[in-house]
Amino acid sequence: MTSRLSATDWTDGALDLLRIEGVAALGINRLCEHLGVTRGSFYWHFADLGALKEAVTERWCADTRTALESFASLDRLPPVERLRAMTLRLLDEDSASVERALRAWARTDERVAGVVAEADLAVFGSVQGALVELGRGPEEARVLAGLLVYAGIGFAHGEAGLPRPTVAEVDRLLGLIV
Amino acid sequence: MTSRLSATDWTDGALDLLRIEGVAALGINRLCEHLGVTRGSFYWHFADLGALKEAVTERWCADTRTALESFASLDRLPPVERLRAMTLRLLDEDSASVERALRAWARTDERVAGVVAEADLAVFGSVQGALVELGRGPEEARVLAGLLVYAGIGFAHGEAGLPRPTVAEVDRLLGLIV
DNA sequence: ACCTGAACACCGTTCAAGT
DNA sequence: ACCTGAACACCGTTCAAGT
Repeated sequence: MTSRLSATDWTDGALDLLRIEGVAALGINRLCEHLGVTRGSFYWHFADLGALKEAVTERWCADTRTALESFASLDRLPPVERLRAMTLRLLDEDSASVERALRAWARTDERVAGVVAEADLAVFGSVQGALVELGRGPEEARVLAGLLVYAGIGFAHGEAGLPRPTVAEVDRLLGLIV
Repeated sequence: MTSRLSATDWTDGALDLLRIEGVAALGINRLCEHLGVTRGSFYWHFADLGALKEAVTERWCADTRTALESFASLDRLPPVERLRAMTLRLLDEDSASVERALRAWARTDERVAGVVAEADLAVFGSVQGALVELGRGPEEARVLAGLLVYAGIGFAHGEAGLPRPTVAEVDRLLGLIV
């Protein structure tokens, strides 16, 4: 029942809208309505719409990094299982719709693009590391990791008319690759 | 020197703007300025902005199909070379910037999304066919083709912070896959 | 410190009127 | 058949004023 809002309330609200109504719905008007506040209030917390998007993206980037670390720190998790966990993460529709939105923003906002690029690089590093542990040479590992991560990005982007892979197919694919 | 414009002139102009100034620049104002005409004129040719985008996307889709057919109809081209040609097509920056724009539109316009999905499916079919010719079982071919095409989409989307593969790396990758 | 409310610029869209 | 020009709605942004 706090009538005053913090920056976190705004990013929370933005994530709500993103999940419920998609990218197109995230405007200042719609968001203010969602938070029960007038438009001008937004500009006390953020310089502009881009700053809000950047803040949302940074939260997603932090989440990504946390997930990567949790996969890596479970040392008993063999590298194949780590790859599997990362891949299956993509299949979760809830987080995928957020990710799609961020990648769409990245196209028109450099700040967002920078944050997304950061997260992609982190994922790439993890995948490459896992492949090296599996006995691939560093060159091979780099090329294959690129293929896998680009595929993940392409899949996350989701506007493809292609069949979405099932869990079984992901396993089959990893079998072919490693 | 025709002072009157046809629908093709508008899609041509849109493609110009897309290549020169990127997605963000393609608005009705900017486009009318580019064509030396006033805003209202646009609406004689198209129902709305989405219709223009759809028309542009349809041209790109036709180009894609033509390219696929030319690869396939060169019967002496062995399947590996066909895969190579399709892959290298992605590295061409000029067409990539257009493709990026279309995929961004697809996110917010269902008509565009439909056309893009069509093109993706056509590419998928070609890749799968090439892999089968190379001796892969139909299941394997499907999964691998999915991986390759999704990777192509991810790459085309281009906002990734990952290193862009070189021609040599594409060859190395195809060597690993086939 | 946080919010309101009015104002402005910009852009997509409509439409009556012109040639 | 194709275009102009004025009008309108909508949205991002600013800012002085409120609590």
